[in-house]
Amino acid sequence: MSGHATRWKRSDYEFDARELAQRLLGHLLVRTEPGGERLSGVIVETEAYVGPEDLASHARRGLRTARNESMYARPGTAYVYFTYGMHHCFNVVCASEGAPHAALIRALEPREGLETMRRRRAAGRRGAWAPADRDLCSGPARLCAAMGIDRSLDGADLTRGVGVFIEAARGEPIAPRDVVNTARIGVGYAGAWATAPLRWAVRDCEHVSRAPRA
DNA sequence: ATGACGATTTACT
DNA sequence: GTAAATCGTCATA
Repeated sequence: MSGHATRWKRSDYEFDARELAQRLLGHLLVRTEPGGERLSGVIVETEAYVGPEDLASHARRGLRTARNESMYARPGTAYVYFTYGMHHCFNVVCASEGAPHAALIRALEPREGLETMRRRRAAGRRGAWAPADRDLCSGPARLCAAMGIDRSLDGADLTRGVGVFIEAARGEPIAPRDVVNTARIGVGYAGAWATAPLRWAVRDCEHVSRAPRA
């Protein structure tokens, strides 16, 4: 056990979503459950949702409801939403309180707890279906299923390190040349915002989600 | 009260 | 390649 693992503090989240989404790459998303093991993965793909003017955001036009209330909370808050009647997605709220900025975590390179992740990802499916390791966390809903993240964690304070948090990477940060910047995925309804380059992913990383065809 | 739809994933032809 | 799964949320009336 060499160095001491460092959990992100409040000030680490006080950046607009465009900046934070890039800063998150290479750091660790960690999940701990009472009496459970520690699960984690390196963040390799993110998207930024940059405020009320962003028509792809759940907070577009300043929309503020029980569902997305966490987007308006302090930086360092979790925003977890439920969609398509079956999937959860995890966001890191950032910028400043009252400003609905958030970074969506879209993919992880699994590091700890792979067996549990495999079991959870295969749960409830018929047949002997099993995901390849590269697909354990290669999508926003996949990673939530693998790590056991659901709406009970919506609004969680990431700086308290209870349940879910961000842990600083120990080695070198990811170099900008190793990051690709593209349009966000699945936001075709957002008009001009659908093509804004607000997605970042580690270049040539097999754990990154594969964009849908067509 | 009702209806359309989604920051997705998996199954199937 | 296309379709199904599946339900909370939001806009409209």
